[in-house]
Amino acid sequence: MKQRVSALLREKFGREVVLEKPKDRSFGHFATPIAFSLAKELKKSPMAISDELASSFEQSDVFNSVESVKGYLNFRLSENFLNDYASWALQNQDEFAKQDKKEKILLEFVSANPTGPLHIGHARGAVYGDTLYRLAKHLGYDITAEYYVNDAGNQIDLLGLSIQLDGRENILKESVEYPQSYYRGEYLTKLAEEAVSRFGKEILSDESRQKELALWAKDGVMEIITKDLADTNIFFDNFVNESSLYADWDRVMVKMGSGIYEKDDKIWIASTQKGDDNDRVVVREDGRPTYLAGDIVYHNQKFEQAYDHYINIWGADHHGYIARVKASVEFLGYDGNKLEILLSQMVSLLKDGEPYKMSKRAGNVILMSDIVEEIGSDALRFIFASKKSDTALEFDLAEFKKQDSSNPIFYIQYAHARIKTVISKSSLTEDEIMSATLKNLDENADILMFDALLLPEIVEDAFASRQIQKLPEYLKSLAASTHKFYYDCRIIGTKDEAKFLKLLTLVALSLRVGLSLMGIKAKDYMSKEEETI
RNA sequence: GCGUUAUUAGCUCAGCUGGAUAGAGCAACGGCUUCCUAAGCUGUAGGCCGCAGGUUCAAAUCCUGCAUAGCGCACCA
Repeated sequence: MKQRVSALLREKFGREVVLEKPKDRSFGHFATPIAFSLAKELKKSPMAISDELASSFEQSDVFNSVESVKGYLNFRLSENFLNDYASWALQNQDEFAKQDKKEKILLEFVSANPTGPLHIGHARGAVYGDTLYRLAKHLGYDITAEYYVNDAGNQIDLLGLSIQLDGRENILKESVEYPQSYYRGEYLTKLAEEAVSRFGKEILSDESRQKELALWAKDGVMEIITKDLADTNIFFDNFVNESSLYADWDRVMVKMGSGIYEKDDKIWIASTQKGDDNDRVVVREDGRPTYLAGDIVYHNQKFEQAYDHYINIWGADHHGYIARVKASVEFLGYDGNKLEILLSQMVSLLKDGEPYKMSKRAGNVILMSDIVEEIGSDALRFIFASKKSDTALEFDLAEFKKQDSSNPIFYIQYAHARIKTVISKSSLTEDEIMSATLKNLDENADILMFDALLLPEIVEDAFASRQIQKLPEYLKSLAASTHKFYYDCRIIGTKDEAKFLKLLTLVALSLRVGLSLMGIKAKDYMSKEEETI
């Protein structure tokens, strides 16, 4: 819709035109301040120019009116145009707002170590990534969701050790002395129990079998992680194991060419040449690769698959890591600009105004699964999608447990359910509703229809800018328009019943598609929860 | 010290490709139900958009400096 108007103006003026939605809806559907920018070159006042421009628009099937107000050009779309567009949207149903972008994108996110369940910080990156994924799919991109499993390195050894310690304490009932760093949490006991029944008790006490234990256990941990994700409607196309990559190391090192050198018996990457603060070690004196080595091979593998674009979502505490990975990609001979790294910031949780207590049971972290259990997957997704991902966020769980308008996810679901209910109460058939024409609407209805038709540009904008919060913001305002309309306007039994129901069907469509892009299923009915006394 | 992200209503946050009177929810104080879910609608109050400069016809938005805060600055992942 906006594209259409934008294109018309571009054709008319021979330049890109800034098009905005006026805050005050009485000004029209779209507006442009173009007269201000033309004022200088034409040496005329903005008002004179906009007056002139306004009168230069002839009768068209897109615009109902073009008005000049204080230098702004305000456009009101024609009823025909809006009605046709709405009918088209309704015919498309869930295909509404889809596009046909062709680019091939590899999106890597979560990639949490396979050493324990996901915590709340992971959840934010997970929601961010999955929402981008859904938006991209809808826009027609060929996008692949990938999880990088760090199943090599110290943390795997630590996993083996941690299971042994936990098992010796909780199963063998020994008194155990814990070292400085180890993992803790309920899941370890379960893994230890399984390990005992599979390998026998000895596995808990034999230090030489730590690695064996860990390599077996990480699959169990990955099951926990994929379940945490699936409970939030997040799924991956690929899992890439770090351990599988090292076979390729020699070849990749050669490919790095002059980007790699040896010094003090270690192998380094000359990342300083590409703007990093320091050169980095990739292989230690004893021959063990560093974490970066794995990432170099991993990114080489990514780029050898020839995607058009690569997106990584990392925790913000990794931002210092960006320069060296980009340097690696360039040493490998690829365009570093194709690699885009998005950051997701910390989350602090409150519950009834108090800092959320981390559970000892979970090992002093806040588990994603605990939060999902408390407020549900929909609310969790909504919160994280609502805030810019690269800024810190603090939120109170209590707000998302309420069943009223203060809970945005509830508010939106209720709008959708209200529409479904009123449609089901009507005696009109679907054909009767759909054959109505969306014209001669009053102001409320006109605003509602226009809002509902904005979905495509919101979806496109949210993905292009990587600002997924635009979608929930939009859905909130669409829900608000819906509730207002519902309150102001009696529907069933009026002469406009079919027209209004068609309009509401359109709104429900935008709400449903919008929610689905957030991984949330729209509800057709809200059941009132029993008050607990 | 360097890098990075921020600073908007009492609180949590939108708005930032510069444009018309700075928004939402919560919290405070009001109003609206013989009628489709009041789980809703609605009014009032609350703002030197961190501070100081600059660019511009126009700055919360762009640039510079300062202040404050978070994060990072590993041969840990």
